[in-house]
Amino acid sequence: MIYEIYSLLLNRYGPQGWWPVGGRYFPNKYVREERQIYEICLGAILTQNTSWKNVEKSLSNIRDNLDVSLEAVDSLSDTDLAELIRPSGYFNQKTKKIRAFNAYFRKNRDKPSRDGLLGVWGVGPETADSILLYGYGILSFVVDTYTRRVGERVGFLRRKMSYGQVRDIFEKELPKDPDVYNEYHALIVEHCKRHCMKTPRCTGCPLKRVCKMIF
DNA sequence: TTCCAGGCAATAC
DNA sequence: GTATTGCATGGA
Repeated sequence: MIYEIYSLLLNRYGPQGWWPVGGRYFPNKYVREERQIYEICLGAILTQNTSWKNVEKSLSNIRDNLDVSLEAVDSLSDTDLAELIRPSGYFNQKTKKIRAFNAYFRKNRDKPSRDGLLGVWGVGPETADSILLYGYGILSFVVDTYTRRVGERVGFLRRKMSYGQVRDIFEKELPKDPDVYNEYHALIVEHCKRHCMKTPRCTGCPLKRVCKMIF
């Protein structure tokens, strides 16, 4: 079921080639320079409960004013950093989160771990998995609200499942291939923007055949 | 005007 | 331990 949904989404939408870097989609396998990794980390933090469009504005502000690097960002004052990331919302909180992440990245940029990332203030499971998968190509399935929404509507997830339970279900069913994890998460996001929004638009949905929802 | 968007930590019960 | 609340902007 999990893999069939992947095929249906891939057939409909095509390869997504995430993560978006430098304002366009950048195939993950080529994203290995530190500057790109760091930008992915910033994006992962900034997009918490926030639309990617707003995150893009913040990243553009940063790119327009400085080098996208740990050193350049850390040299900003809190008020300057907050001002640059204002468009992505929660800017005071996210300023603190970026500071905390920077301290971790400074020491672990070559060897991040899931547990290490989860110990950073402001980094939860989704942000950690996004950094590992999209920044470093480490096998780690990313679960977000979209993943749960699709899974619950189609019928293979239950609302009360923990993050780890959902993640385990996907990781158990899928080939152990970071490119597949990458595409799958990106396809779910695309699907939720086109059809499976909070109020679903089921007309023309590629998952209609397997979905338990009736509209 | 209200609702929503690629969460997370702090607080309340 | 689980449920609720605060954080904030911009576009539909």
